[in-house]
Amino acid sequence: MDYNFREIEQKWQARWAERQTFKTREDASKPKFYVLDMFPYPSGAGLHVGHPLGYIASDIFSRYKRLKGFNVLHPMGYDAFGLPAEQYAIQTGQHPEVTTHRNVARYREQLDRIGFSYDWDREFRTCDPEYYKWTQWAFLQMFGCYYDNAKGKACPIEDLTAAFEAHGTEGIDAACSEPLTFTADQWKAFSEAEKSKVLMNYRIAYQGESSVNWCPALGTVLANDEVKDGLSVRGGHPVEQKKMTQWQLRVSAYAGRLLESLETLDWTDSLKEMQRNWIGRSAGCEVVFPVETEGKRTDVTIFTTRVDTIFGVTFMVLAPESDLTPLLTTPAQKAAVEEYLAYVKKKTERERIAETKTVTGVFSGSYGINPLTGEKVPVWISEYVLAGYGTGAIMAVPAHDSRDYVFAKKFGLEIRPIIEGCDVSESSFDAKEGKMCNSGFLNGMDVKEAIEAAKDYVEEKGLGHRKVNYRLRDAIFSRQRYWGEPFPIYYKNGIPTPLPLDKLPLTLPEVDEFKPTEDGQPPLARAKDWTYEGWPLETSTMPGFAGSSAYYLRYMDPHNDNALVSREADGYWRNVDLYIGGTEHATGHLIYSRFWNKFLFDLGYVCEDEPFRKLINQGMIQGRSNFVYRVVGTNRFVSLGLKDQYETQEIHVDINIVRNDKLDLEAFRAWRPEFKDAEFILENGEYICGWAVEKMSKSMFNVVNPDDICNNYGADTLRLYEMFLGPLEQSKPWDTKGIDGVNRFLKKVWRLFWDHDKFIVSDEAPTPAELKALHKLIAKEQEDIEHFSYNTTVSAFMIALNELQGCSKRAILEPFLILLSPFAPHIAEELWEQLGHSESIAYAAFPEYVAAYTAEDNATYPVAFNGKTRFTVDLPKTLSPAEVEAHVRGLEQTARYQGGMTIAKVIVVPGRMINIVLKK
RNA sequence: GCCCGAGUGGCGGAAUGGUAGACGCGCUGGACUCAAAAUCCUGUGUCCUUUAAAGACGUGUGGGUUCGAUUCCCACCUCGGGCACCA
Repeated sequence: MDYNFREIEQKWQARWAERQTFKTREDASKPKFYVLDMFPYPSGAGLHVGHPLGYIASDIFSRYKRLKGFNVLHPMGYDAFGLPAEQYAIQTGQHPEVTTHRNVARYREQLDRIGFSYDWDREFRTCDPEYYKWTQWAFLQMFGCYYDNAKGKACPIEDLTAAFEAHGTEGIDAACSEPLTFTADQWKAFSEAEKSKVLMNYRIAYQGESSVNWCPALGTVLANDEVKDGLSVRGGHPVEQKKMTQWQLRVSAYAGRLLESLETLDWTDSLKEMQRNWIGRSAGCEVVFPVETEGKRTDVTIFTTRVDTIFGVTFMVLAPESDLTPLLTTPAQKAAVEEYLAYVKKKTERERIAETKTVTGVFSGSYGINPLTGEKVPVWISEYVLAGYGTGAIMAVPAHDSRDYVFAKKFGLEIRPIIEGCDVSESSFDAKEGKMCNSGFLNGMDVKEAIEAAKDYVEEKGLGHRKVNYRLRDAIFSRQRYWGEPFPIYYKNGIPTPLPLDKLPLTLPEVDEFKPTEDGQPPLARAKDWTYEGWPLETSTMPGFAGSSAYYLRYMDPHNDNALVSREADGYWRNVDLYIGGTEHATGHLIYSRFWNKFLFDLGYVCEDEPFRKLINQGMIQGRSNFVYRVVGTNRFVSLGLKDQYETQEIHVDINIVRNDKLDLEAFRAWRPEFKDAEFILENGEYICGWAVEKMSKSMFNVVNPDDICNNYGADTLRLYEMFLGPLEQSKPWDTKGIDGVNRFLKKVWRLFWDHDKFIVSDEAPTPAELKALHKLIAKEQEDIEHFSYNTTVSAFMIALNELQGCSKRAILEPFLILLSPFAPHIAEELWEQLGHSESIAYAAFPEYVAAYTAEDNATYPVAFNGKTRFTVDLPKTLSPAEVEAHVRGLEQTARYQGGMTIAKVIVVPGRMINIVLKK
C-alpha cells in the first residue's frame, strides 16, 4: 500500500468531525490549557500559504498539550465586521452579510483541509447578533461606569451621582475629560440635560469632542490609515481636520495599570516595549506661570519633565488650538495671530507631521512671569506644541531642549545655558548630566539631583505640583458606517440614554444603500423607523476593534444567552495561556483587549486581570517571485546567466509555470497572448529565472495557495514544511522547492510500516540503539516545543528516522507515531489505526523519556592543545574530571603533541571537551 | 533623530562559552531502468595540492576578555522592525 495522503487526510478529517474528537468540555479532573489564534478577517482573496503559519503552530501546541494530559480549549471564529466588506457592498450593492458569509465559507473550507483540532462547536462571528449582543452589553457597562482614581478601578456612575448629591465635586478623584468644580446645591439645580453633560465628563464610554479626519466627499470620518498625504485612500478626496462629537472609550484612565501589569506578562520584550512607548508615561511637574496681557492676569499651567531647567526659560509657547490662545493675544498682535491660526488650520495632520523640519510660530503679545525668578518672558504660539498633550502650553528652555532651540534660533530668542561647560553654539544640550549653574539655589547640583530638588521646591512654594502624563489617548469609538455593531443608545429629548438590557441585541437595520445620506448622516440614518419608543437611535456604529476586544472570553461559553461568559466557565478557563498572532496588533487590538478585560475584571465579571498570559508573534511568510528578462524592444527572453550581455527588462513571471527556477517554456507562451511567439536564449538548454523575496501578493504572481500544496503533497507535508521553514517568530520567504524533503520524510515513515503491500510491523524487542534514538527524540521534542522551536523538532524527526532506518518494531513505532501526531496528525492517525487502535491518537499519552537510553556509557572527548583539536579519546562518562585529566596526561599521544613544551593546565568539560594548555 | 532585533556555505537554517555549518534543499557521482520518473547509496564551506593525507583560512568589519568566542564586552558598517514635534 502506498502513502495515499489524499485518501488518508479526507478520511480523518471526516472522522474527527463525525466523532467530535476535539469537542471540549470543562473538566475539573484535568488541568486546563487555552490556546488561541488571533481570529482572521475573512477577506475575499482567501488564505495564502502565509496565513496558516500561526494556526499550524498553535495546533501543534494544542495537540501536544492534549498528549500531555491537559484539557485544551482551542477555538476559532471570524472577525467579520469591517471596512472591506462594506466598501465592496457600496460598489456592488451586495449586502455585506452575503459577501461575509461567502468569504467565511471559503476560509472554513481552506482551514478544514489543513486538519486543525479546533472545537468548531464554539465558532462564532463578531457580526452574529447573539455575539454582538455582548459587545453592546459591555458598551453599556462602560457607559454606566466612571473610573475612580482613588480606588484604582471602575465604579458605578450611581456612586458618583450620590457623591455629587452629598458634597458636589469636593473630594472626587475620578478620571475625566476636563476638571469640573461645583457644589451639591449646584448639582441639584442642574437640568437633566446639564446633569447628562456633566456625567459624560466621567463615563468610561462617553460622548466627547475630538479632532478627526473628516472627508466631506465621502461623508465619513476616516481612520489615520485610510488617509494618505491629506487625501482619502479610496477616491483621493481631500480630508480635513474637524472637531466632532464622537463616542469614545476612556482608555487613558487605565494607562497606569496597562503599563504596570505588562511586567506580569510573558510577551516578547520588543512587544512590551512597543506598548510602553504607546502608553508613553512621563513623570514631571505642572507649574503655574502668571501671564500679563494688557494689564490683565491669566494663570497658565505648563507641564515639564525638566523643572530643573526653569532658570533657563527665555520664552513660553502655546498650542495654536489652546483655549488660552485668544485670551493671551494682544490687539496689536491679533491680525498676525489670526493669520497664523488660519495657516495652521488649513494643514492636515499628515502635513503637520511631514513638515516637522520647518519651524513656524507667532508672538502673542503677552509676557509670562517665571514664578521662580520673577523674570518676564514672551509668550509665543506655535504648532510644535500639541494641544492634546500635557496642558497645551510649555516653558521653553532653548539651551536644553532641541525643539525649543530650533525655535529660538529661527526667531532670534535668547538661549541661556544653565549647565556648566556645555556648548550651545551649534545645538542644544539635552542630556541629563552635568552641574547646574546660573540657577539660584540649584547651582552646583548634579542634574538628576536638581530635578528632584526643583520639584520639591515648586511643591513647597505652592507654584505647582508633581504630575504623571501619558501619551495614550482615549479611543474614538464611533464610525459613520453600516457594517458594525449599532450603539444601544437612543436620544430622549436629545439626551443619550441607554437601551434597557433586555432589548439587546439591537440588530442592524436594513438600508436601501450602504452609503452615507446626502446630508452627511451615517448609513443607519437611511433605515426606516430607526427609533426606540419614538426617540431616535444612535446612527453611528462601533469600530472594528469592538468585536475583537472580548472574543476570547466568549469562546469559553459561546452559546450562553444570559451572560458573555458564565462564572463557572470563566473560573475554569480563566484566560488565554498561549496567544499566537502578528505584531501588527501591538498597539491596537492588544491594548484595547487588555483595557476591556481590566474593565470587566473591575466589575467582577471575569476573574483574571490580564487576557493573554503568553504571546507569540509569528513572522510573516514572504513570497518568492520569479523573473524573466526580456531583451529591450524585442520578444526575446534571455536566461539569467546570460542577461548581462544584453540590455534587458525584468518582468514578473507566474511562479506556477516555473519549477526550481527553470521556466516551462510552453506554459510561458500560453500564459499571456503577448508571449505567444516568445523566443528564448537558453543556457545549457534551459531557461533559468531570476528571483527575489517580496511580499506575497497577486500583482507579483507569487501567491502560493495552501489548497494546491494539500493537493500535491498533502496537509501533513504542508504542516511539517511550514514549521521546518525556520524559526516561528522570524519572517522568512516561502520556497516550494524545499518541500520535497519533508514529503520524502513522510513517505519514509510510511515505509517503516509497509513494504509494498505487506504490513511489516513486528513485536520484536527493540535494540538499545533503537531505544536510544527514540528517547533522544522524546527529550528533544519536549524541549523544543516548549520553546516554540518547531523547525529543530522537525529536524529531530528526520535524524531519528535515519537512525531507525528499517526498524519496523511496534515498541518503537507506536511512541514514534505519538510524537509525530501533533505535526502530521493524519498519517499518524492512519498508521495508529492500522496498528490496531480504535481510539484517536490525539488523546494517547505522550511517551515518557527514560534517561538511561539517551546517556552514552562512553563520551568521545576531543582533546585540544592550546585550543586546537588534535585527537579524540573515548572515556567512560562516569569518570570525574580529575580522573579524565590523569588519563589524558598519561597518553602517549599527549607526550607526542607536547613538542618540548610543558603542560600548564588541563581543562576538562565533563562529557564535552578536553583542552591542554601548553607553555614554553 | 530615538528605541529594539538580526548579519553563519549556492539557498532555508543549526549550534548561547567547548570539534562551526546539524537537518533539509540544490548540486556531483553511482545503483536500479531500454529510458524517464520515483527510490536508494556517495560526496558537497573556501584555498593550497594532479589526487589523497596533512595544512591554512573561515560565522558583516576592527579591537578586547578567555586555554578556547558564531556565542560575552567596546566601536563601526549593513539590513529589518517599531516610535517620532509627547515638553
